[in-house]
Amino acid sequence: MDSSRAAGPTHKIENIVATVNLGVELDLEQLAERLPVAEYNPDQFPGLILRLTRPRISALIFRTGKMVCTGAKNETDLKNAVHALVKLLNDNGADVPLNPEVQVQNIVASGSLNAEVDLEQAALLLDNAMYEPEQFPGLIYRMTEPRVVVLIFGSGKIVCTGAKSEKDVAVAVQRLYDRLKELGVLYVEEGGGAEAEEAEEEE
Amino acid sequence: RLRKWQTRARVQTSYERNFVQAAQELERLKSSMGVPRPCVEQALEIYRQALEKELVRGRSVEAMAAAALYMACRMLKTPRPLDELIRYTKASRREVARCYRLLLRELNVRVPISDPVLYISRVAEQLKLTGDVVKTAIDIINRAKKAGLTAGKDPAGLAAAAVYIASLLHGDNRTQKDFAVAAGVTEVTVRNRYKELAKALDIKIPVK
DNA sequence: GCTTTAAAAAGTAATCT
DNA sequence: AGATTACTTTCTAAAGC
Repeated sequence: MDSSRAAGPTHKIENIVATVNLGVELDLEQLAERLPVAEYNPDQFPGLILRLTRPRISALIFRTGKMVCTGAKNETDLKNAVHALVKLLNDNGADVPLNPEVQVQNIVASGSLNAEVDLEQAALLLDNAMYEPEQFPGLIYRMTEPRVVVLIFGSGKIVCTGAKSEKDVAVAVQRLYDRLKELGVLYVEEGGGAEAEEAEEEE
Repeated sequence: RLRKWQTRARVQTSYERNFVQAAQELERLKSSMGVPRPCVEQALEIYRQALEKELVRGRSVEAMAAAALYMACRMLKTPRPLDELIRYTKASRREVARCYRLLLRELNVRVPISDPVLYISRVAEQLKLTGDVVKTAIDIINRAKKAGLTAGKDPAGLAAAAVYIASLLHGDNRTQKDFAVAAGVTEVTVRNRYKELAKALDIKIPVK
């Protein structure tokens, strides 16, 4: 019963985009021939597309030896996928180092503020906010520190994107929650009708 | 001294040429889609500011003019849905929307948040509905806002559903499709909003 | 600016049964 | 009337047009 009020925000990492520098030039034509599952249409896109299953991670592989991995939900899956990709490339005529440099470029997370949001009020009170329900149901909020973009929906569900680390996501979500709470635009169902959520007493 | 004159002449010429082009495009949009004259004048003012802040660089005159008109109509409380506007422009929805966001961010303008009430009169006018129906529809929208049912929803869809319910309550009813077409949304959207509003606001529709 | 990849949110839309 | 699929918004890197 004590934990019933002010549940606070929650979030989950949904997608990690990372770049990998394999350090050697690659023969994409040869790779495409040996890997029938690969997609390679240089007229359409200069990268070769490889899709791994379990976990479902996709890779864009370029002539220069640089690679983009998308779809991972955690760093472990990402690292394993990179190792699997390196082995796959080496088994098909390439000669790339076993432990290439991996850089996380973007993290997408979904989450919930566990409170409904008055988007119209939030749009008026927040700076760098755009709310255009004719075009998209979510309010687009550009946070400067950390530098992320959060999509906020009336239900309290959110999407945070642009983060470079999991910590950025956690900080951004908590900061957003605190800011919306102080603006009085968060609402919880009970307590005698739509009433602004009561501030949590900090000791 | 000669180079200075040439530069000045060139700048003025390009600015004026672009502005005249935009004015012609806005005039064309006005006559083809029946936009009120004040909206066109407001759009011209917005376009002039965009030109001064060099926001038109690399963008088509058509897309920026359409975005300026969309913004002007909303500022003067006579909104036109973006999807209706782009049917009269050769610019893509994507580019007009991008120009609009650029104008929103770069110009110090306050564009009122899209209000379903503003779409009610448009729908009512097209369907020649009575003032009582409009009054009831506005009341429905206001109650929906208080109940927190409007967040994220297309104002045109909300207006169509409110007017549909209002006309049902006032007897003379028409099909959901009539309201959908008048508001520029699908019947499915009108139906979804109608069900949601009727249930949440506990509105009893007389069966006849 | 575009092309391609992944992912979520909630709304709207097109198509099929 | 549903159900399904698909598109809207946000982000990010890659190489080339």
